[in-house]
Amino acid sequence: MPEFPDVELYKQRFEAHALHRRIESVVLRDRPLLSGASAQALQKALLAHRFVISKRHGKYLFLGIDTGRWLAAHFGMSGALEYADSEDESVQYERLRLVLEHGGRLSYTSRRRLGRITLIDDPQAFIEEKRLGPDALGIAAREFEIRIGAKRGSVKSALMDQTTLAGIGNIYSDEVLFQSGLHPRTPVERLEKKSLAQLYRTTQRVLQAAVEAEADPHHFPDGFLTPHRREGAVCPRCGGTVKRMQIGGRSSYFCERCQPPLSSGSRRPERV
DNA sequence: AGTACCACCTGACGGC
DNA sequence: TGCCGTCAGGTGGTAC
Repeated sequence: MPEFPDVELYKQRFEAHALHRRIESVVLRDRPLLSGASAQALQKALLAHRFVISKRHGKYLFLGIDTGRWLAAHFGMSGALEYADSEDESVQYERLRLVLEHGGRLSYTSRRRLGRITLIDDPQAFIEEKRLGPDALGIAAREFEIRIGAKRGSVKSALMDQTTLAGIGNIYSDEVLFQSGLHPRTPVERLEKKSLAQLYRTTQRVLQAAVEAEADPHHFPDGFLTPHRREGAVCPRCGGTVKRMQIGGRSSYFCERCQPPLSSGSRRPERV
């Protein structure tokens, strides 16, 4: 479930448990997971070394090694980074295991195997190479408004475009739009500056809340859509029905009453 | 610069 | 129980 709040959680757990501990073994259980490096190179880069720093940018996690190199991890649609004090228990869908000194293991898991791990020299260069936009939570209001405002097409696609803004995926774009009262198909060019400013504040609030809830929908604040993100579910705001619609090839969930389409004349979305 | 579709992968779930 | 279609929070490539 890795959008930005999930990856932020992996980072926090990594820092709490795995930082500065010597890596005593490297077990790669899924060779294709590794891109641009051999299993031997990975082994050599990590074995007997320590992670000394970590960074997150959008959905990417960068783990800095004491040699100055970095492990860059992307989690695809079904990956996670898990830590446990015990090193002997088996972990479902584990693809890479790092056993740490004093016991404990760090596991990169991936059910659908869509994620990738890479060895890199410089996260900033990697971010530029991938043409990732600024991190969705670090960005300033003005830059958000400029970048989103410059897009065309649906506001949902704009929020999800990683080159515009890094970190927001299908789930959180739906949540932001629900909290904003915007229909996901709303064309960006129909949003006034005021609506863009509001969209910025809502984006920050939603991401912040998700991180505080440890990316667990059960702990999201009341009135959030995510725990009710199923076709036919009851809208947590108005009691209406949650609808599903394909937008940009992705399933979008929204409440027709709380997020009405802009009528052809009006330029300002109105909350019901 | 958009959208639409395919590909990469594996698994969970509902219907019959 | 088994088979089948559909869906799933990702990115990247192609064609239009």
